[in-house]
Amino acid sequence: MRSNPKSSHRSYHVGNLSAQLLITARRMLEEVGSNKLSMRALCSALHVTPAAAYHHFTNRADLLAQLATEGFLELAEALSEVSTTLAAEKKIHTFCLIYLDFARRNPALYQLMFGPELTADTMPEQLHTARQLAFSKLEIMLADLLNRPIDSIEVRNASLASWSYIHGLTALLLHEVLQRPSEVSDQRIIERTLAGFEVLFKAHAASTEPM
Amino acid sequence: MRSNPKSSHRSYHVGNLSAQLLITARRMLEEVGSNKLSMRALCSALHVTPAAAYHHFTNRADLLAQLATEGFLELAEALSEVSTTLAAEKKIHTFCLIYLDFARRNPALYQLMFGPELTADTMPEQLHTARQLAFSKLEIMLADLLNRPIDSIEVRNASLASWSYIHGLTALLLHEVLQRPSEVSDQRIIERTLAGFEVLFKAHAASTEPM
DNA sequence: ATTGCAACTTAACACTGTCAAGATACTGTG
DNA sequence: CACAGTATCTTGACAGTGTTAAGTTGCAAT
Repeated sequence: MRSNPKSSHRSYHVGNLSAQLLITARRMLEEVGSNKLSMRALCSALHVTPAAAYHHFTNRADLLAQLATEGFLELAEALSEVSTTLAAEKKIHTFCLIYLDFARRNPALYQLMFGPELTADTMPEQLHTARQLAFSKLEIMLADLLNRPIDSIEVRNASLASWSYIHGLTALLLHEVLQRPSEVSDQRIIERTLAGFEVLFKAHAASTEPM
Repeated sequence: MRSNPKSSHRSYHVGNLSAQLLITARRMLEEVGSNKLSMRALCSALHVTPAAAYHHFTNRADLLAQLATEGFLELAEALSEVSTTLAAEKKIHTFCLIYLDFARRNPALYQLMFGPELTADTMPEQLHTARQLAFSKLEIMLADLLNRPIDSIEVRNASLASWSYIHGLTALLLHEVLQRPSEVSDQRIIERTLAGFEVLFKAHAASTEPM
């Protein structure tokens, strides 16, 4: 009544604002980085008032947590495709490749998923279980590879070791700490690091068993 | 002349403001996290106007970069103590332990050092070389351990693999993604993950050499 | 002693997240 | 179909942020 109600189509009651916010946030996230993702800019991109978002998300942290949850679910789904196909030998390799590829396609989202913006105390149930789901894909793959029960200590140790490695490599690559000489493909980087481990453990075995 | 010049001791010309800012920022960083470290709160803690900081640091990113540089230098120094002492067998183990211990004592600083707040394009020379220095400690240790030249491909691969692993493990631990059952010491976690790798590569060797 | 310059302050701009209160329009009930 | 209820969005504001231009202050050296 007071001001012209934006004339055209649907001013009030967007309807699926919650979903639209997540979609747009996801896009903006990769454009500006998780640090600088702004509620106001996000709402203004959807031609909506800043306060509108707070009817669908309790606060900014909540929105980010839901984005991260999406991320873990997608990552878990992508990793699911390893266990079915493929020979045992190449399983670790392709698992890492899929993992790294996901991070390459969603760098800001990945950094959000493991970044300090998600405080451990504010972590909702959904996010925790989604993350656990992604981790379980690794455990399943290794249980199959090692031919051991999934809750065995060997699988548990190997899972933690593998996750540490692939997450570390991913983080270092995304953060550009290793200068990629010319154009080394991710596949070759994974090959080389895995070969690096092999060399290390040969040396280790040689030192523990004094010839 | 206009307003009472804060009466007491030294209002203008603090003198070592630059150093004091870094010290206080370092403390506040661990208190509130790198995301929420505020220039204004920092200056106000030193009873100084917000704009005062901008005579010593071009902006917030610059301050954070200098903090991160400090971090890498201290990390490098801590890691230096591995190569001199100790038997070859335990070198990797203690290296990882020292690395992880540094991150435990400076969690927010560590997350800053590898976090998305340090954009690759804004990275000053100092920070880059300090990081490289820390990385070189790992290369030195591995060159010694493998008995190979430091610029050999084996050392390079093993270094990248090791750094990926220890950084990944550290990040996962700091982010509390692995639920520490009761009280497992960092030492045991490192033991277990290293054992996990060993199991993996035994399995890998068994699969590549068809018996 | 005066000048020059570095350190610091004042004041402002353009942002940000968040909330209380009001306006709007869809939805289910009579 | 009308009317009430409620979820949805807006208005307007508060407190806080990084950052800068212009002004003050006081040390240091000529």
